[in-house]
Amino acid sequence: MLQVPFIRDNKEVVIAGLAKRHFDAKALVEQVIILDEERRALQTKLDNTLAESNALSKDIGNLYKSGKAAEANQLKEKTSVLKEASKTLSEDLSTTEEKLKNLLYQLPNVPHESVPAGKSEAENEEIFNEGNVPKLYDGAQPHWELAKKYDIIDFELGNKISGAGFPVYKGKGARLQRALIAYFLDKNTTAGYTEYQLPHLVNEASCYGTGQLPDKEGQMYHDSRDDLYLIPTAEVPGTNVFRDVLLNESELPIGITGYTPCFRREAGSYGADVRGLNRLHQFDKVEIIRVEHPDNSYNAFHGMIEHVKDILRELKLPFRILKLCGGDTGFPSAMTYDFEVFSTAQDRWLEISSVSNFETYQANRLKLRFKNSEGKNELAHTLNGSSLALPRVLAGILENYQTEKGIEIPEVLIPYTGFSIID
RNA sequence: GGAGAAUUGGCAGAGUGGUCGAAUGCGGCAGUCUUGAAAACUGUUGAGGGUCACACCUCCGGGGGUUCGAAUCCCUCAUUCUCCGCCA
Repeated sequence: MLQVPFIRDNKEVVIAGLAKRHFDAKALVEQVIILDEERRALQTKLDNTLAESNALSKDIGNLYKSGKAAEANQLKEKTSVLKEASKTLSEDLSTTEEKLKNLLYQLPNVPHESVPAGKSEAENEEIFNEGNVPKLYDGAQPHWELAKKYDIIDFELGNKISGAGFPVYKGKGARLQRALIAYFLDKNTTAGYTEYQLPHLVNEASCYGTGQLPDKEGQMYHDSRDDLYLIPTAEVPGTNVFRDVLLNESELPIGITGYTPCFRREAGSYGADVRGLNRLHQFDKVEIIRVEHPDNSYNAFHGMIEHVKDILRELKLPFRILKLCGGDTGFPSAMTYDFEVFSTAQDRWLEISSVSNFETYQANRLKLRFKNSEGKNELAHTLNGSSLALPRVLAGILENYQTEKGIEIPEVLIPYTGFSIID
């Protein structure tokens, strides 16, 4: 979340920045400032009361020691008044703090100054486009038809076992999934990311840490019995590795990568969007996460973009990069680039990666800090990106690599699959 | 699942009612020495709130209680470890 001192000192910047999201922050910001003033006033009152009471306690102790019990007892009566006062004050203080926190939770991150204003995805800027869209043979099919034809993904079976959005990968389909995961992880570790295997269920504190709560409450599967959430992305357990952590500056930057399944309720989705692999309740993803010095985070951000580009080039998939406008940028993110693969047989772009810089927004919630060169504790910047999300990459491969003989396997993947065609 | 022990600063670890935000060691930072580094020595070093800066306040796993006063006593929850049982 945003830092109150920052809001206080940059009120207009915050309001103008959030306006790029079509988020009217004026009232909220003013309330935050008022509540913060109230909070500090209460804090001061409480502190003074406690200081008085502490001083009295010290006196009482000394009086007892020197045998002046009568005087001590007199002072004791005074303390009970102070005690009452401090009790009400601290109750008031915590309700004020609670109110303030709830307001802060409602404020999304301020977009980076270069992020264009805009309301929806229609206003995203295409900033890069590469790769050739293949000319397919007559009778080329969308991936859900191909999946059936070659018996590699069984959507019906998933329906039976779980429900819509839980496909079953079979035979060469399953093997291709495993190959993609291994290939992505290898690419990431070669680029310097440390591989992690992370929990797939996380507690509430972790969801608040990365900003899924309270923003996306209804989007996650929740086990109410143990109060655990199924992760919607490895970002959650991966970034929470660094919750309540104080780093040395020399430890930065840090990069980790991990493969996890991701679980999303996707309430409210419908239509062509959900066809086949386009939108699922359970899918696989390999994620990269970075913790960076604030001075270097945008550098690192562009490094992540290049890294993902490199993978898509190796896979020889036609792709483009969108710089998201304010309205489409995720709640806790300051800047996000989306990667989309062109799915030829569907004749549409499919989002396969999203790279974001959260600046201090997550770190502030996480209490992720480093000791800077002046010896002061400073919030770090966090970033993450998919590298990559599996189902739509798979859809892209199936659709772009289909031939009359079968589906060819991109060359870089053959060492991982052990076969070069699905037929 | 049963029994016992534990949870203290970046880490390790002492501290059983006021003199404790907390010994000591390691680590970090600064300096001396050195051509440089290491070693050694000296100094410094918890976090958050608050203030122009001080003062001051809070924090010894979380929450509650006893007391004029709690790291220290009581209750409760969580977690970790050891032993036993069960088991992939």
